[in-house]
Amino acid sequence: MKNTRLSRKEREYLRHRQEILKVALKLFSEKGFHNVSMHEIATSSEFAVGTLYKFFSNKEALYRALMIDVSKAFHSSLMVALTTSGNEPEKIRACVEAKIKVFMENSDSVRLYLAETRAASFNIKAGLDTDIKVRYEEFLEKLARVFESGIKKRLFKSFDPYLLAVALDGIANAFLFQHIEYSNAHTFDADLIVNIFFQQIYKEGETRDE
Amino acid sequence: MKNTRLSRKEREYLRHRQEILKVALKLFSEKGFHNVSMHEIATSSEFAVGTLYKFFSNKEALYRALMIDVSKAFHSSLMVALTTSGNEPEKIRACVEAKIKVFMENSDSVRLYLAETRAASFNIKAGLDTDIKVRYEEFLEKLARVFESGIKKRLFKSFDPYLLAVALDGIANAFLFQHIEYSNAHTFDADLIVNIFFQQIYKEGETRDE
DNA sequence: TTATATGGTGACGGACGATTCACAGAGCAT
DNA sequence: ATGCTCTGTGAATCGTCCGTCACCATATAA
Repeated sequence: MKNTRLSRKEREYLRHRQEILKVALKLFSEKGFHNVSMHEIATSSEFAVGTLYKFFSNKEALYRALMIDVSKAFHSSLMVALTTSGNEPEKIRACVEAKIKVFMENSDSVRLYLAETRAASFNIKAGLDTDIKVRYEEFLEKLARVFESGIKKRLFKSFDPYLLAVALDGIANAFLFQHIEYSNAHTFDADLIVNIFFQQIYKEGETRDE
Repeated sequence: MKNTRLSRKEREYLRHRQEILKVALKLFSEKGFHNVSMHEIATSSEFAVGTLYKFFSNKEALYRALMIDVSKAFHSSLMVALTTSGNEPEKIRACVEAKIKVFMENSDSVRLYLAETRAASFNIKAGLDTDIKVRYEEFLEKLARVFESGIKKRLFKSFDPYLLAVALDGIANAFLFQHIEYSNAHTFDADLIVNIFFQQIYKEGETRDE
C-alpha cells in the first residue's frame, strides 16, 4: 500500500471520493437506493450535485462502487478466516467469528450487502448480480470445501457439504439480522452459533449442558 | 366464509381487486416496488390507471394490501403447523415442512415477503414494519416456546429457546433463498433441514451416516 | 501579472411517474 | 325513455429527480 506515491491533489481527490461514499453508504443503508436523491447525497456530503458527477458517472455507478467496496471487504475477511491454519472445526469457527466481527463493525454496510446478496435482483439490476453473487458463491464454495474435507477426515457426518455451508451461513445471518433489526436482549456469539450447529440439540441419553 | 351474501357486483368488485393484486404481486416481486409504475400495473391488469385508484388510494396502499395478504397467509400456515398435535420435534418438523411447502408454492410472494421481513425498512417505510414484523415476531416466539417446552422435557439441550428458533428459521430461509435464487442442483427437504439442525454434525465416535 | 487548468458549483432541462378529474357507458329504477 | 349511480377511463397535471453545463475560484505555470 504505497499511497506515498500520490500527490497531494490525488490524495485530496481520493479523500473526497471516500467522503462521498461514506455519506452515500449511510443514506442508502437507511433509506434504500430509490429513496435517496443525488441532491440529498450532495447536501449531506457538502458538495454540489455536479461534483458528484465528477466522481461517479451516475447514481448507479456510485451505488455500484459502494457495493463493490463493501462486498470485497466482507469477502476478503471471510476468505482469510477460512484460510487460517487449523483443522476444519477451527477454520469454520474462525469464519463465523470473522463474520460476526465484520458485520458488527459495519452494520450500515451489512444492510446494503444483505439486501443485495439476498433480496436479490431487487434493488439494482445488472452488473452487481454478476459481481457480488459470484463472490458470495465463491465464499460458500470455499466453506463447503472445508466441510467436505472435514467429512473426508470423518470429523463430520456426511451431509452435502454445500448445504452445510448454506446452513451455517444461514444461522449466522439470521442471528446477525436479528441483532441488527431488533438488537434485543438475546445475546449470542460465535461460540453459540458453532455450538448450536455442531453439537447435537437432541439429548440422546446423557445430559450435557454447558 | 359465507361469500354467498355478496351481490354479483360485490363479487365482481372483489374479483377485480384480486386480479389487480395478482398482477401487482408478479410485477413487484420481479422488479421491486420502485421499478414498477402504476401505469404498468394498469396495462398488465387491463384496467385504466384511474381504476386502480378506485381500489387503492395510492401505490403504497396497494403494496401494503399485498404484503399484508402475503404475510397473513404465511403466518397462518406456520402457526397451524406449530399447533398440530405431536411432541416438540414433530411440531418443529411440521413447521419446517409447512414453510417449505408454502414458500415453494408462492415464490413470487416469498421474494416480497423476505424483502420486507429481512431487508427491513428498506423498500417501504412505516406501517408495514409494525404489522409484518409483529407477526413474524409472534411466529418466532411461538416456535421458541416449542423449543422451550422441549427443553423442559429434556428432549433438547438447553440453549436459549428464542435463539434456537432464530437459528432454525435461519437455516430454512437460507435453503429457500438458495433454491429461489439459484434453483441449483443441491436439493433439500424438511428432513434434511431438521437433520442438520437436530443431529450432531460432529462424529463423536460411531459412524452414523444415513 | 496573466493565462491555464482543475476542482467545484447549482440553476435548469427533460423525463418520468404518481395522482387527479372530467367524462363515458353500462345497468338499473322510475 | 329518462335520469341516476357506479365502474371504468386515460389525458393532463404536478412534482420529483437525474444528469448537464456554463460558469466560478483557486492555484499553479508562464
